[in-house]
Amino acid sequence: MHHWSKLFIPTLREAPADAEVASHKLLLRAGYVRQLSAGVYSYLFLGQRCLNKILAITRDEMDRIAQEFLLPALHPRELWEESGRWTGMGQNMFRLQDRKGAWLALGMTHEEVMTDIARHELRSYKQLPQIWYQIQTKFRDEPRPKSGLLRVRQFLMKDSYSFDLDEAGLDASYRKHEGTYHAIFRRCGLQVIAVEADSGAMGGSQSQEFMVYSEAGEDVVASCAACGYAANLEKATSRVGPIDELAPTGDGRPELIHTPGKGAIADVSEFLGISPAHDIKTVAYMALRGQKSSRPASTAEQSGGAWQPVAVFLRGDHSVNETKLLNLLGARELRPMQAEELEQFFRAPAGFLGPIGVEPAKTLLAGDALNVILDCALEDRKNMICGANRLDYHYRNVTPGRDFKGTRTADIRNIIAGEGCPQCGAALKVAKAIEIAHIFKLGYKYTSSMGARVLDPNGKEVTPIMGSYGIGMERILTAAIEQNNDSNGFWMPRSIAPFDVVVTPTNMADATLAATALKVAQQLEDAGFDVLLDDRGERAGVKFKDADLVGIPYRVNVGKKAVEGLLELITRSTMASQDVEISRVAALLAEATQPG
RNA sequence: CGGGACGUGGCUCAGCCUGGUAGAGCACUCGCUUGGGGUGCGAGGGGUCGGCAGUUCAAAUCUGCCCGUCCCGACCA
Repeated sequence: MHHWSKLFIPTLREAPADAEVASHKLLLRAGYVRQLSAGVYSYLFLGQRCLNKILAITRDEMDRIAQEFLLPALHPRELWEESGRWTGMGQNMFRLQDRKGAWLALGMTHEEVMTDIARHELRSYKQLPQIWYQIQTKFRDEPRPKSGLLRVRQFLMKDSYSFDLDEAGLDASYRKHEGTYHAIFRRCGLQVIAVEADSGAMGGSQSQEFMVYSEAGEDVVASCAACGYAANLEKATSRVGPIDELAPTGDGRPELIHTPGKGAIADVSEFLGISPAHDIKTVAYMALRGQKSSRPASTAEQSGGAWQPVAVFLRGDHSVNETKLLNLLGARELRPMQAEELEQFFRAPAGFLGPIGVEPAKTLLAGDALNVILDCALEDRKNMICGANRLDYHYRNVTPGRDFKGTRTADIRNIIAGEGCPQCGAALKVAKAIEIAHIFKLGYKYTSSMGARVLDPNGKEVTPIMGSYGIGMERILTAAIEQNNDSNGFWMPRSIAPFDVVVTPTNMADATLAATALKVAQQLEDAGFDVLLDDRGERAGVKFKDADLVGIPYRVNVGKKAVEGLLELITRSTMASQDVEISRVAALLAEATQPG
């Protein structure tokens, strides 16, 4: 049993002005955390207690499929050079030098270290499969830490790594993690959806993210209620409905029309009385060749002429999905074309760009020619409007395929809510979400580049195949608060709450009440609950406000009615209150906290 | 990194425009009071006004540079 009067629980009446999202404000107000600097937080008593419960659940589930390790946070540069990520991770990696001048990195993920162990120790297929995990601090020099604990520069990750002999083995390890992750999040009381994801800087083939819907989230998820399809917007595809095409004019061939000052899609559509879906949007980029990563281009590369011109044409009401585009191009980075570049490749100003007359490159990023990418939603369309590459002019009667061609046609647009599910055609929903975990089928990227080899049953040397799997521990906490809060505070699921119940005597000056409260708290503790006794000499109102704030799911008031042997049991999520006999409170609480 | 905002006791903020040496509420300490939704009264402690430089007789206030934090964009658990 913990006595509030002896604890350090610095609750705040007002949230610091820096805090914007609910979980950030409430974590500060409830005394869970304090900020040290941008994206770096200290966990105080309640925060650490809560995190410990999350860690315990995670360990309990992970131990069923994997073995716990603890790897260093300090990594030698050479290790990261072997995988190519010393430069590949760029600015996001914290680097430092030791007294001899040797470079070290603070670990932002542990594929390299795990693979180093694997290559030194694994010799035979008989040792496979292996799944190794750890719960450890990761360091990432984020360009923009934000939203309290949602995006930070130092955080706890449960990361695991699987080594298998073949793809079937990797499938099994991947599926084990999928199941275990669902179990962890269920036990943490989170509503989680698994979605198809882009692999990003990790590399590899298949990957899934585990998302919690929240307006505070930084990701966008497309999902289908009918068939269960769900994907990150970066990856989501859709079926677009048919469009009523415009009637051709004249001989049906492209025809110049004067559109003075009408550069923006909205202006053109209004001017011509058409829908933006009849217009062709032009988006012009310069793309930097190379593997996609979090690395911003260095000045040398920017001036070194490695940038290639890319023109994207898509429906006027669609937007470019830059992740899809980068993956298609095999490029690392995109930036918008500048006015001089537009002039060079289109001989026209922004607002009046179009596909007619441009000479597309034969193959992607092969030479200096313009790479023309057509979005697949332009296929089978006709009589569209597009910029004429001439100030104040557009074309009408434009039919893709007939009037212009691209280097490549591909899906490079963001889907829009309401479009058809790619699997079943039902209307897709689009909503923001917090990514709390990500699992990857890495393939051979690290085992191959770092030289891990085992002998297979035929005595032949083979490269083991790898998967990696991460959970952001603080994000479980943050997501739980985002899912369960009101203006007075928040309530954690019992499994991860710092305490199950707070016992609140309304007046400590009343010796009978104080004694009763102590007795009740002891009773609850004996029944197996994590009990916080609010024995502070504060007024009842103060204690109630604090109790509502700090995330404890149940409260037992010991007040006036205690002389009649009655207590109040308050459920924080609903604020429902019921009178309970002292002797029955433990049993009732046990009933209330039954899972399911 | 690009764009925007802010930086004044622990917290929320006023004062800055129009320079004259710092103020409120909450919190904290003490006393009394009160005792079921942040009690009331009184007395107190606590601030090199983010830093440096400049202008000026005089700078929280004006100017420049720097640092820090937050928000919007490009990245990730």
